[in-house]
Amino acid sequence: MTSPALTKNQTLVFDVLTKSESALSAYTILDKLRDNGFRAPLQVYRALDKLLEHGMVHRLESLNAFVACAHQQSACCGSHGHGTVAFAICDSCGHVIEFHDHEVDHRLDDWARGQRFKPEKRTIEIRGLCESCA
Amino acid sequence: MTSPALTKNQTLVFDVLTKSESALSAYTILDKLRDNGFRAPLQVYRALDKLLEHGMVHRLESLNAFVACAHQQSACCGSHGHGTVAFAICDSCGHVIEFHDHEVDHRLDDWARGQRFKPEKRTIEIRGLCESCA
DNA sequence: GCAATTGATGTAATAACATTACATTTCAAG
DNA sequence: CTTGAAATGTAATGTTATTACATCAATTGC
Repeated sequence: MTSPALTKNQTLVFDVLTKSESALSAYTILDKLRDNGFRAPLQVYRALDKLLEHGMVHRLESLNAFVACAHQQSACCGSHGHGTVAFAICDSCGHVIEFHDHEVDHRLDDWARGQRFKPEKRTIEIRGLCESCA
Repeated sequence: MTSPALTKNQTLVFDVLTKSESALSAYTILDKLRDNGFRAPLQVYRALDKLLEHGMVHRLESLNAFVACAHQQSACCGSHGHGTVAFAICDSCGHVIEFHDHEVDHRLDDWARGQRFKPEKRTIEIRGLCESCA
């Protein structure tokens, strides 16, 4: 998967997420970009849609929030080309750890195959306390 | 885990979910219960909170919707006492399949232990197409 | 060059999901 | 009987996401 050139708004949103320690809601991103001319939620959601398509950003379903993909170019599965992403989310400090587990992926795929279910998108999120907060 | 007697509102909400083919949003439940005297979202959310506590209902994070637990009394892990629940959700017909995979659970627990991350709640959802819709 | 198409943007309004705050009722334990 | 805990009723508000429509910018094909 390639990472095409980003538009101005996409770059702004991506930068905000990249600099953030934790996941951000669309409206939090909006507030951070008011000084850059952002005025409406849709400006954020549109940029996020593209970034999600490109695999550069992930949505945390249990938080209704977004994080920049933690993968480096050199990662095991290629640049943003990986399959399932999983997250551990600290409910205390908000820190998010992105990880991948091929065994889990494989297991879920097996289950789906057995059911003749055709997976499109998987969500794996663990809420809890990180090492620092435990 | 025991299933304590439900209050009137809890029973109404649980019955609506049990009779439904697919997951329902809180507001959809509210509409279905207008004739039973429901007038405000909070009446639904309060009932759902208790039902979630009792493990009789699950929340689908990727859908912001709720389903009755598909587990029977006789299921492998005891009545509503199971650990992680996983779901396959058909994006076409809305059908939800609840399942459990101890291998996946174990694998995620292992990962968490390795990170000294203390899990509280896990979310596993597969969106896609069911056998009938594929 | 220039129309036509496509994708990105700006803005307002609204829809959908969820919680806070506060008053009242129910009901069982003491 | 009363009193304390849990459930309920209601209104208001907060948060997340989308629809609709107008405009602008870059590219393509003629």
